[in-house]
Amino acid sequence: MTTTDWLEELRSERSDLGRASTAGRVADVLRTRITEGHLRPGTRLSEEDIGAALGVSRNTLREAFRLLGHERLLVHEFNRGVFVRRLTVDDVRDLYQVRRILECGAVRRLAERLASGSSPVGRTSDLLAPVRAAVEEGESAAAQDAWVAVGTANMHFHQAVADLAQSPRVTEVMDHLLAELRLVFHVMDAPQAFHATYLPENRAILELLVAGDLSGAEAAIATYLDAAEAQLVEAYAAAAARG
Amino acid sequence: MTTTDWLEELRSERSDLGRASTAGRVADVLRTRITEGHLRPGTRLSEEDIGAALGVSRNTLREAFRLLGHERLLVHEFNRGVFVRRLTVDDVRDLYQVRRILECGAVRRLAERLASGSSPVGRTSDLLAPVRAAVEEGESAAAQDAWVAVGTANMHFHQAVADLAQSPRVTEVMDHLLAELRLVFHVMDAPQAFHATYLPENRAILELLVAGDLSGAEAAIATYLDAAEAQLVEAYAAAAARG
DNA sequence: GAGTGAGGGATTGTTCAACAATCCGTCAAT
DNA sequence: ATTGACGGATTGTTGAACAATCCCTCACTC
Repeated sequence: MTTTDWLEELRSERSDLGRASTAGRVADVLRTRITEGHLRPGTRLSEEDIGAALGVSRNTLREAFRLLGHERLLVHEFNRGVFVRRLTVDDVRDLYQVRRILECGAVRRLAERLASGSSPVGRTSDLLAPVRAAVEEGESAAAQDAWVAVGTANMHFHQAVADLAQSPRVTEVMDHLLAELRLVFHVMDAPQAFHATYLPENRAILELLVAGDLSGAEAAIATYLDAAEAQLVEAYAAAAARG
Repeated sequence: MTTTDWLEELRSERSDLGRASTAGRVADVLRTRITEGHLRPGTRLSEEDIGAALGVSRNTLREAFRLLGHERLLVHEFNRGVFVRRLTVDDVRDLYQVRRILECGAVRRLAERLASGSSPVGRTSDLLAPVRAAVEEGESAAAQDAWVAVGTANMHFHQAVADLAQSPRVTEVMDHLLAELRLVFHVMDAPQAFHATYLPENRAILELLVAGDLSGAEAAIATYLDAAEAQLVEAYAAAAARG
């Protein structure tokens, strides 16, 4: 029974469930379990079982499900229940399509703001600080063979690039996109190696940004995303073929 | 009592509330009321009153609130209730920032696809059909002085432009953005005239797209959005100053 | 009179139990 | 093999209940 398997583990997480909104905390627990791959795509989340395991009522649990449904981590099928989202190859392509628009668009908007001479918030170096931090975070993680950390650092890098748009809504959409992508990374044989491949590219993009070559950076991001998409689509199709 | 005022009107909508998910239908009713301006920003939505008016339980109503919260039409303040969202000037600026990225990005992506010779879905004329339809919809509505219809046609135009990215996620994000913007349009003295101003611009953008001048179209959209943003921000600030 | 703090009513947060509606697998009949 | 009815299990929705929280009022102090 792999079902009761992670239900037992859930029960242990009842401890850090003592503040703020109950539904929100339940969503946090489930989100972590999903993005870390413990809850495989396609898994059905029973209201009764999970409610009992976490010690919350069905109504509250339903609110948590709605929360995660909005983040596209769960899909809600009427009268059937909620399931961990199973992404199709088309979904992967679409995710990268949106990333191209968002990440390249953010850099482009930054370029236009700099060109028009109105840099609303601080100097350029301040804007690029999070990008630099993410690059170095990834490199130092790789130096220590901390591959999981490399993966999260890579996420931080792209989030930081999107944040160059200085738009709360872009930030939020990007956040959800990356969470969705985590559902896909787990189908790869070695997701860590996948991320490590792109460390030099991140560095190169950063250098282009610092040098002020924003259109160059934009192009680099585009080719980066094309390559990553192709690699991911291939791996994903292979995994789908296996089972 | 302006409170019981529209509560009575709600009661009349109980009729077309007889299929699919109850929470979803409740959300539909409320969404319509919000985007059409009957529920002003800042209005508090009492669980008890609305639940009684629509004849649904508090739990179901809360699910509907959650749904509309995801669409940013409602804000949920813990232990205080849900309110019709009140947008700040910064929100308006951010909405247009995202629109610039999305709409211009969609056109740009289309250009890149055409350049690389791989037009995934049909011919260019098919892609542009919805854009043309929206332009003509607006023009004929204006000819009949159907100003409300002009507004919705304008929405359709920009939705169609965003759809050039052929990305379900871009479509959805754009959908939510436009719904949010409706919250702002109602603060203007004459929202219809506002939309009518831009009818020729829509036509011009369409012509550029058909002519294959995609970078020209992109630039036209950008200036369009800049102008609309400025006009809206000004009107919004004035309305905020009044009360 | 202004500020402060303790009620107290009203509203939301959460749970629980119950029933209706729906789905899904089973099994019999054709 | 297909169809269709049956029954168990799960979700959808409701109503009531209680705790937690907010907000307004009002007395009190300085």
